[in-house]
Amino acid sequence: MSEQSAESKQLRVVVADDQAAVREPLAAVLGLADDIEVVAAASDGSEVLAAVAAGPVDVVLMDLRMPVMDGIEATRRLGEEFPDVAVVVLTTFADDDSILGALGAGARGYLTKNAGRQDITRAIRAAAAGQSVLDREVQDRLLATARTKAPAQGPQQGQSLPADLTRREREVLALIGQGLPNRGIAERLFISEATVKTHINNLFAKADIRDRADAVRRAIEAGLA
Amino acid sequence: MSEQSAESKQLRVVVADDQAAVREPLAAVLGLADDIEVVAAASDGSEVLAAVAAGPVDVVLMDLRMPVMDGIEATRRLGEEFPDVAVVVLTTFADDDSILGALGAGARGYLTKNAGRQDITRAIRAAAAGQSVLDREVQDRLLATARTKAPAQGPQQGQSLPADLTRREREVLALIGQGLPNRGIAERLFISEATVKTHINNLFAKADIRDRADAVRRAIEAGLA
DNA sequence: CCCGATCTCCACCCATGGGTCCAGGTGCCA
DNA sequence: TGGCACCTGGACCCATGGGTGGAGATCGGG
Repeated sequence: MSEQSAESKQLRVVVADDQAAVREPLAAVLGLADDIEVVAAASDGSEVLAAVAAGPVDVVLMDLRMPVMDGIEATRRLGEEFPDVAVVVLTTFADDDSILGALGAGARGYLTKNAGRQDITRAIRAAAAGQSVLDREVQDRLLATARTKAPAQGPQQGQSLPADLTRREREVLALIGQGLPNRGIAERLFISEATVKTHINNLFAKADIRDRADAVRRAIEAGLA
Repeated sequence: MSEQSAESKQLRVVVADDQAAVREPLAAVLGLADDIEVVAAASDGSEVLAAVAAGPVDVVLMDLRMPVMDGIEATRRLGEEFPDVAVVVLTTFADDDSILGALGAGARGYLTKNAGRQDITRAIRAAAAGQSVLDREVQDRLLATARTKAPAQGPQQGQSLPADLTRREREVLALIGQGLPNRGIAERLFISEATVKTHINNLFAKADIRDRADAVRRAIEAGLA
């Protein structure tokens, strides 16, 4: 997720769009950024897979509507065969099916075509770094979809954890929920294993958690993991 | 959304975190970016509102858990009174309530504390440009929440587990997922604890499960618990 | 009739987890 | 200037978990 030195790494990008009138100028303008190198252009999903297989690629800038193999399918296959390649979707459509389909297939970014050059380059850099960049409207749709179902769905949701848990205790619980052993938690938080155990003892007592397995369940239940 | 010229505009940023040990170095390191200027530091939500009211501000980097007024409430009020100010959340927690709460209150970005300097500065620039930047885990949670409701997903039972698990191994896994210790599992199945351990060893190997915590997660994921 | 899969159980070993008690340091607030 | 909450850490103890190797019993199918 994090990198220490400046964005010095050269990002190898594949541009995929079935319309040459979009693809060519896009590739040209991206090449202007000195940390981005457009290593291939593709006009459908299978060409993307071929290009990625041919050489090292960091990010694919992907249109969704393409003949032969569409962008969602290509994204899905990339995730299976080349999980280290990040996909940023660039399309004119921002309907729920496209958004959920693409992100569900593993896309890290989703831009609409009113995004500017800066927006696109930024999304490419973010995706390469493991972040996700969405256009505002996309974000809003995604959020709206998520919110219609999540809130107030059951009585056990909100107060599943006592309120008097400390910051540190919550962090520890979250990491337990992610399956880390005490040593791993200690390393992650830059504290000693003894301290981790102290936090665990305290939070187990406060939240009435019996053991680690119970803690994992509670963490997942509370959405911490 | 788009801007044509390079990122020449100086971004005025407010850093909000109740822990000075986090706030101070964060503000310092952000000032290193030549297009970012930290114009204020705040230790709770009301200080954020005061700082924004005092001078022109482009982006607020906001912690969630703060005394007096928390980050979500502050974000909500900023949206009402200063809709042009973008909020990027930077917190240690990535639970559903926090994510949906913050984004629902209008935050444009959501980062966890394992984000590096580049990640944070990128998110600030994106937010100022109207984009949304999320950490990968945050994006995954948001997507998972959105997907559980949107598509008609029927009973998705055991596809996440290998098919060659025996009946007994599945039973044991389910009981692990319910938080039972080996002795409890043994009693439940009327077998000895030694046998339970044997099953556990076998199923861990088959399903590539590392330890009990991992098993709990897998069991829940597979719908066994 | 033997083979293989499954279930059952044992002994042994060591790492990890969970509990207890204690104590120093910090920062905040009355 | 106290007290208090929180984070940090150490020592110690014992229970549990996880791994290895082996072994006997049952049952079904080739």
